[in-house]
Amino acid sequence: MSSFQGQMAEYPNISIDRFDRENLRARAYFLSHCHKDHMKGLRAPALKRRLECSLKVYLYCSPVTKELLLTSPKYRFWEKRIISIEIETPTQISLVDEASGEKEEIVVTLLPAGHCPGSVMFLFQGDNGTVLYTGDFRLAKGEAARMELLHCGGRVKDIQSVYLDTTFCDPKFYQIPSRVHVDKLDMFRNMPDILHHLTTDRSTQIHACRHPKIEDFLSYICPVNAYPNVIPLGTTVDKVIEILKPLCRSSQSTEPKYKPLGKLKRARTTHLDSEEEEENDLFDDPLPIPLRHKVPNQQTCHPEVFPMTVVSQNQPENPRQSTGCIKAKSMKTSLWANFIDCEESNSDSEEELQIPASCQGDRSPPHQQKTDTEVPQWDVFFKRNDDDTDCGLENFPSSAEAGGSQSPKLFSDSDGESTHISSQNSSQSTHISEQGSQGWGSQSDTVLLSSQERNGGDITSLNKGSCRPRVKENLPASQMEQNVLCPKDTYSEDVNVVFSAGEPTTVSSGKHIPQERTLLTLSTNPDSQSSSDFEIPSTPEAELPKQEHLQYLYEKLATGESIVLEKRKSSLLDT
DNA sequence: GCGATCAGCT
DNA sequence: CACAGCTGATCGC
Repeated sequence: MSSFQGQMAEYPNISIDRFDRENLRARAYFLSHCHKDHMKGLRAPALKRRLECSLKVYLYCSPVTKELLLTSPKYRFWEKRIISIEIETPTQISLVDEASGEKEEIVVTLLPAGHCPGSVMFLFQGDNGTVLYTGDFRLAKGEAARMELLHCGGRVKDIQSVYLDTTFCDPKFYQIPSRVHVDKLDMFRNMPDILHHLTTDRSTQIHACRHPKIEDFLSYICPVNAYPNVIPLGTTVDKVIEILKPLCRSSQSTEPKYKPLGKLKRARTTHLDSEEEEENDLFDDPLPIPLRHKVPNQQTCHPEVFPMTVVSQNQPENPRQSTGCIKAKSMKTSLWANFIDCEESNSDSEEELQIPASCQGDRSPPHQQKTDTEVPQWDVFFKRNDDDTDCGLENFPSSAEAGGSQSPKLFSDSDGESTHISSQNSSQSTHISEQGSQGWGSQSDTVLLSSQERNGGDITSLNKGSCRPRVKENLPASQMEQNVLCPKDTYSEDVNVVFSAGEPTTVSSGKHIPQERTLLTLSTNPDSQSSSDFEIPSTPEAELPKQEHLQYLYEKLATGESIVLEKRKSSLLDT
């Protein structure tokens, strides 16, 4: 049970995951995920009245959370007052005090939390510094390192405070609780893409379980302050803070602690000239992290909300046109969804378990098929259905958004209108990487283009440009430029980040991946089948799987046989 | 009657 | 052991 009272010291004008008491005065509300203990007061008459009186008060959440919330009739009154924000899309929000007219600007970025469908962490950036509210999160070691928007200039952003889910911060809780089993798919009736991912076939999953050391995350972020949101029974706030303290900056060094992202394995080799190749090989140098801001495709148009998008200076400046038209997407990322990436798992060999695309299909350039032939491809084992012309994006069996992670019943009304998330294939320890967990990945090897953009876009420049955002216009203060987006980015000349207020981009409310978008494989990733984007140090006792062993596993998977492993290998796979 | 809270339970 | 949520009892408005 979260002990978080809803407000953060740095930004007391907003309330997160609490909607009662003091929070009734908030200028904006944020919901990290659709669990009851994070929705306290959300349907209370007091808040309902507040909404009726304060027309500028909105609730911000992920598109999936919005959809889930509105599934319950008891929350329908929120319908016109919820603004869904795309994952990993920095969005400016004006917090207006309706009485005085006073305005405060913040930029919020939703980061996938891997806890349940739609769950996110909130990264707030504004005049009072950068703070991260984690909600309930279940991220694997190394996943924070993959979150581009947690970084800037090749380093972790300078984060003032982390409001942290500390459920498992005590070693004695390393044993993961058993999953709540669920029974209905009804909750996802409006989210066919997610429904599509649900399966009752447990054999599609692979687990590689190990204890989370939810601390890994904090020590990576290394904030100035860390506030525990969850105080486990039998302990106290002080004790948890004591546990967290050594992971915070003050006790480690007076200097800000920065960690490089690690090396990005060469991911883009084709369609790029040598110069661009170099540009994209970002993590071989201590250069800025590519910030491929996702472009919202379903922003609710609202004058107080500005999704920030990235355009290249090489492109004609047309923010509106750019908004929603270009969406970086990682085919490789999507590949992760072929497996349940166990958060608790963290098998250091997990990267080797990434499976080649099952459906690179007709749209993929031929060279993609040639990549790393030493490792068997799914195509070898799975015969394509002639009717199945969809890309694998639509067919991956699981994601956290799809209930691959924790999926308890969300609403249960005594009036019989209950709706439940079902995730019958949910596995206790399963977890999706951040891209997979939200279903629509980032870290692009693949760019999704709208039909509108397909014809004219300079794709390579976009890709390149996306690495180095800077505020172009409409930023309320210079501070925003320096602190909010990329405080220490010295490579900020190439790209503009613009606010694209105005026209809504494409669809609304959770019908993601519009039909008119076309997958365009920008390049290949030669290492994608045997290695990761980032080199994460292996645990000393960990052993890299051999090619023959991988092939054996793939074959077993392809034939639907269960995988029984020797104890020695159980760190790799644990069904 | 409704909501909030708590205990007990799954 | 905790998580997340249900039911039922109790209390206050």
